[in-house]
Amino acid sequence: MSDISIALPDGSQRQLPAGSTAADLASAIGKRLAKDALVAVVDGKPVDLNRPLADGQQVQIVTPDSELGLDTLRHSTSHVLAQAVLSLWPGATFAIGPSIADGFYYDFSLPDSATFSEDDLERIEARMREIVKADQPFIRSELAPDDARALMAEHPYKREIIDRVTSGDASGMEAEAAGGNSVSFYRNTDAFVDMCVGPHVPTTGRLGHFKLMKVAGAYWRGDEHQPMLQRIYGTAWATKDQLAEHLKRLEEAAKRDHRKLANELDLLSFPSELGGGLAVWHPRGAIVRKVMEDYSRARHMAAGYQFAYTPHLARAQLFETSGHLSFYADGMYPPMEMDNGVYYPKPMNCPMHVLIYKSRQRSYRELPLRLFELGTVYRYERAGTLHGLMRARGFTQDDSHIFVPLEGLADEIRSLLDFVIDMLRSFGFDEFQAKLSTRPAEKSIGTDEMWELSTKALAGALDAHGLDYTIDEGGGAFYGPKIDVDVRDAIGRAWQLSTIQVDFNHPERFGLEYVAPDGERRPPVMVHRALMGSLDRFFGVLLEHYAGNLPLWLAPVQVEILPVAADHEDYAWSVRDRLAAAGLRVEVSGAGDPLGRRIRNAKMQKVPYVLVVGDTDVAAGTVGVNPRGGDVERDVVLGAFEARLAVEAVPGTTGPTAAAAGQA
RNA sequence: GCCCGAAUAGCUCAGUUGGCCAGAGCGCUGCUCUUGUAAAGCAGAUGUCGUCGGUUCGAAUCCGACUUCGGGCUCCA
Repeated sequence: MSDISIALPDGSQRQLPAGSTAADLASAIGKRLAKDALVAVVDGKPVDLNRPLADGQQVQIVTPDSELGLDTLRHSTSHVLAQAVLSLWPGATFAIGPSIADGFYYDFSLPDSATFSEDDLERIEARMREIVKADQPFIRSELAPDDARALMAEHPYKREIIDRVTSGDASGMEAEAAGGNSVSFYRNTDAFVDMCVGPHVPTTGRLGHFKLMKVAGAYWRGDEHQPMLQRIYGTAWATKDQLAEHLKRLEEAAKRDHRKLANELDLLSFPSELGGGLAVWHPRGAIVRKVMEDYSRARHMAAGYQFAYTPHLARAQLFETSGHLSFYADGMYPPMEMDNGVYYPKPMNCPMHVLIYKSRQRSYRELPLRLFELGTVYRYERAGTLHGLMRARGFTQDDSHIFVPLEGLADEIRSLLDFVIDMLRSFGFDEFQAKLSTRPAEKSIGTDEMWELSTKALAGALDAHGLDYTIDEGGGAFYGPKIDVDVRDAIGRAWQLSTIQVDFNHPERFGLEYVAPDGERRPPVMVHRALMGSLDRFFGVLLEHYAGNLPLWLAPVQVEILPVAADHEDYAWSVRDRLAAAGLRVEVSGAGDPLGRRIRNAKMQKVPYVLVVGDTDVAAGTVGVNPRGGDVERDVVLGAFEARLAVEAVPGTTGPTAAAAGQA
């Protein structure tokens, strides 16, 4: 038998007997690699380890420490889940079970419309452990489509996938389940075979560091008109430690949950008497919001915006003209029938700003006209979608509409993008990811020229800024292209916050125009933009980003002063008055409770600076400084402390107490 | 809207198979205590057991509807 030559990733060649498999290759390279190997990548394609190799192939052995390795491990674990469920629920059928971020899921349909409950997870997981212990092989086979259909006679969802795949219109997730003129299967036992393109780990014994997380309903093919399947989510990792770390990360994230923090820090609440998705802001939350609003207004003023105020209601006619009623009536609160017409709560501010533009004739000399409003809107979000401040029914946008001649668009967008990023930086975000969404394929309004020009203006601004961005081809709104900006928070999660949207629709629908230098009347382009987006949601993101340890300028209480004993209260108050006069938010906590208790309370409230004042301080005009996340300093001269705070409390900055706030 | 689950004191949560006046810790109120960096002591008050209806001799507990919340799906101008 002649040898074959295999190229390895490091560029070296290795000779193996003909008929050798990827597993053989791994063994030839090393014992350790053979033990860790899960799958192989042959000439760029992931395959099973027992696949025979051919002369001249480029082969990489994949272990669990790579993304592909981990993915395979998760995907294989989903097959184990399927086997467990199908054996525990005779008559159950299964749909798809891909790997996802951190884990996997599998969708099932149980006989007699039965559903899973949380309690079932334990039984299923126990059965999965048995399957892992049995060390079943994953054996690949390929069948002609008709044979495949026969094999999956009892499983309508699988047959539907076969039909779609073999008819050639497969896409995304379904393409992974099979391919081409044959359909591949993986058999674990005589009783369990799943249709799957693979590859898989060699045996179930390679799995084991997994945990079933939750049950959920999920529509077949993600379509709400299709039947609802029963989904089970799990997480899976290469090692026990990785699994433990992941579970710990989830716990840490739960500690940062803005709903929990908002309650603990007495910032706001969602009283059920008020109705779903509607918040009341308590004094501590309201002061933070006021600081955010004041800062936003100051920045807008400096950037050449003009303020506007508009009402919460408008006649149906306005939303008919704007197009909101025909496109988004489902998401609007229902109409109020009055004797002089029908009124709706506003879902957006734009039509109102358009009316301001339209209130008189406009000249090119006053463009760009930038109208800004902290505008409160109401949208009837479906009941199951509400999620604290992140998804509410009433919220306030830092909303602006800019009216600009088409030829001025590029400059305007460029400076606007700078403004957006700078504003986000001020709140402590420094990692951004942008997305440029272009003209939708189906229906859209505006001429080719307008689309091209404005898309170019957006792309040009992104390039000029050097901002990293992806292109979402056809992802724009029907009325124009847009840029969305995501930020990454302290624990690596992405949040979409800002949006810049070009709009040809409103100017057209409302017949907007301006008088150009040549005396012609032309339509302006309208730009919608929000920086924080929803102020409420932004507040929630900030809380989670800082784990409640807001930077000094935003903290509801910036300094809390604790007199050691009753004798020191007068001094404590004099310190308070001095700091308050300097514009700081300061509270005194009297000596009724022991000092240790008061320190603990202040720390739990995440106050940036706790000051302890006693005999020596009264005598010397000093304070004891206990900063959030730092070490205690005694005998700090009050003036020196005040000077430090004057620097740290500047709006739009983060100081040592916020930097220390990274940990939950 | 759909699937799974939850709702008991201001907060966090116990409450056995339906059975006396429904509990704990924290918080709150009062009194006592009062000197240096993460929980002082004693006493006390507090509940239409989410709402409405049903089953039952009897319901926090079982059933139904509704409201709100959590986890998903769908949706997000």
